[in-house]
Amino acid sequence: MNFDLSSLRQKFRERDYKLTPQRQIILQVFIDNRGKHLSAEDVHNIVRQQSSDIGLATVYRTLELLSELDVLQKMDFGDGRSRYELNENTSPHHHHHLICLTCGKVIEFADDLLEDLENMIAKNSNFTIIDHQVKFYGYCQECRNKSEV
Amino acid sequence: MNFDLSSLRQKFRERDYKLTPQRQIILQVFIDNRGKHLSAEDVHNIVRQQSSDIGLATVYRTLELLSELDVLQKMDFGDGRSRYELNENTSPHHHHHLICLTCGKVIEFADDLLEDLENMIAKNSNFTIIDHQVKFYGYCQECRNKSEV
DNA sequence: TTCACTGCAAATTCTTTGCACCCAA
DNA sequence: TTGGGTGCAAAGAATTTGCAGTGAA
Repeated sequence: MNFDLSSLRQKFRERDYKLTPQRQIILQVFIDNRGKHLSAEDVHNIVRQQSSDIGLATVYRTLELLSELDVLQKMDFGDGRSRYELNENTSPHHHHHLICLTCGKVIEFADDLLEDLENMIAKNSNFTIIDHQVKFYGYCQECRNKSEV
Repeated sequence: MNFDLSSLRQKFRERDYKLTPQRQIILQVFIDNRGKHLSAEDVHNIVRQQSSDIGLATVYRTLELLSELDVLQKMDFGDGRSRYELNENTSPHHHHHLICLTCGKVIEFADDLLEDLENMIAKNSNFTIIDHQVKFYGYCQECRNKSEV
């Protein structure tokens, strides 16, 4: 579960990227905030609170870079901004839409039955699954309580 | 699978909304384009091609309204714009993040085993699941072939 | 010296809002 | 006549980009 800084350095080196102080600081923010889903602005604010200051544009550029390197996972919760999280390379997958990372094509997928059948899905659709995203929308207890007033 | 126009009318009436010509036209666009994931701009363009013209702002307002009424489902494929699709009220659900529609809070959820256990998830987390979204990221055959060059 | 990187400000892109006008109930 | 709807243009918000300056190899 730890970040192998040296292997990360290598990843950078391979692509002629540099592990600059700004990038390290931003990476550290994610290490210090596991489980949170930070937006670019969140990261920017956290960095500022820690004395250091990094341009917002640099934050955006770094988040994109780290996502490309699979260090971060970009996600969207429908609140109008992208959020990022350390990619801990966790667990299984699910289904629904097959979205091609290269051309953006969205392939509809029948539906349900599966779970571990992900592999079968992949085969049938000739789609190499790299990552998945599952989201539930609903109401948390807190909000339900409030609305009972 | 058909849209019960009259029940829709009722839905509108109940909330003192009006099923205006513009709204009907936009709804028709989705009926004519099942399975596609249209952005506001897509809808706007399609409408224009059909002679009629509707202000882009009205398109946005209508998409929001129809989503509220569960006629459309708003989705995000990470391409920087919201996309919409007829909500055919399909099937089961899955899991991962519990996102509160009211406060936006994101509740982490353990992981995997389930599928039909969604109900249990709901119970354990005290979260009322209204909707879910599942996405796979990967590469389609076409793109894999191209990259083999 | 070079080339990736940075910060800042301007520019883009998607979406929302303010406001005057319109129309069906 | 009233209140929801609409269009247009302006405003907002998130993100990207242009560009000059910086620093490590």
